[in-house]
Amino acid sequence: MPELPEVETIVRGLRRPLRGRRVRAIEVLRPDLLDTTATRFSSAIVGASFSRVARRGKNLLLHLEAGPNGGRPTRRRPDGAAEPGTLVVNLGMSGRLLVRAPADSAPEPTHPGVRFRLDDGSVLVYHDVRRFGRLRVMDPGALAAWSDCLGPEPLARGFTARALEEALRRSAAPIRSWLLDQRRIAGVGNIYANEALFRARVHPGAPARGIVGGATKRLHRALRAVLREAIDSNGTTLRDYRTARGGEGSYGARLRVYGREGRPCPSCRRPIARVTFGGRSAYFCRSCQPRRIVR
DNA sequence: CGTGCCCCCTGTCAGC
DNA sequence: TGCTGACAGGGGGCAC
Repeated sequence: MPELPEVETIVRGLRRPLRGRRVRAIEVLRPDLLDTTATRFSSAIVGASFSRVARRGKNLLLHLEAGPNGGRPTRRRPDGAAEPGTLVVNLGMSGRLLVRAPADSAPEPTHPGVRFRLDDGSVLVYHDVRRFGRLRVMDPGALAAWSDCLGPEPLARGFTARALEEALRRSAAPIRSWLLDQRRIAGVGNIYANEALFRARVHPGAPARGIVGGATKRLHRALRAVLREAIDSNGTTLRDYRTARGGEGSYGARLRVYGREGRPCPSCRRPIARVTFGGRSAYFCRSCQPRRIVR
C-alpha cells in the first residue's frame, strides 16, 4: 500500500516525536512481523534511543544509538565500541506506524503488532491488518548491503532522464512491471506507476527498452512530479494508509487514472481502461496512451 | 540472469 | 440476510 510518498509522509511525522527518545520496553504481539525472535529483536532495541529517521524506497529507517547501560548493540567494533543498529520497517500493504502521546484520545489501534514504549510515556505502535509488513534490525554493514540491492531514489539529484534511459534499455519487461521492481527504481508502487505513465502518455504494457528519447524525458518528469505532488498531499489514503499521527493523505482526490476504470479520461473523456498483468491492475487511457510509443 | 506466477493474510464489496 | 469470489497500496520464493 504505502509507496514512496506515503512512507516519506510518515518519516516526516516521526522525526520530531522520536528524536532522542529512549525505548523502555517492547511488546511483540505478532512475532511473524519480525525476521528474528521477539527476544533478540527486543534486546537489540530496548535501552537504545532513536536518532535519525530516514527513508529508503518504501522502507522507513529508524537509526538507533546504543544507550549507556542498555540496548545491546547489534555488533561491536574490534575496539569494543557499540555499533548502532537501524530498525528498518517495511509496511507491506496495510502497515501503519503510529505515535501515541501519553494521554492520546485517539482510539486504540485495532491490529497492533509491536508496541515500543518510550521514555516520555508515548508509545510507537506498529499496526498491520494483513501482516505483510516486516521489522528488521540491521547493523551498518547489513544495512549498506541491503540498500545496495535497491534501485536509485527517483527524487534524488542523480536520478536524471539520461540515467533512466540507460536503465530502461536493459529490459524487455512491460514498463509498468519495470517501475514496480524495487531493484530498478526504489519507492514506486502501483498507484504512482500508473499515474506517471498516464502523464507521460506511455502505455503500461510497453516494453521498457522501447521507451526512448522524448518518451523517456516525459516519464522522468512525470514520475518526479507525481511523487512530489503526492508528498505535498501527505500521500494517498485509499483504505489502510495513515500518517504517523493517524491522519489521512489527500492525494486520492487528485488521481487521474488509478482506480478509475470506466470514468472519463481527464484529457480526452474516453473511459479509463483496466487490464490485469503481473498480478495487478493497470489503469490507463487507450487513446492517450497508445501501445505504439509516441516519441 | 530476467521474467512471470503464486502465495503470504485479512477485510470489504459486488453479485447472486 | 448470507454466502462466494474477486480484489486490495508489497514483496519473497520458485520454476522456466
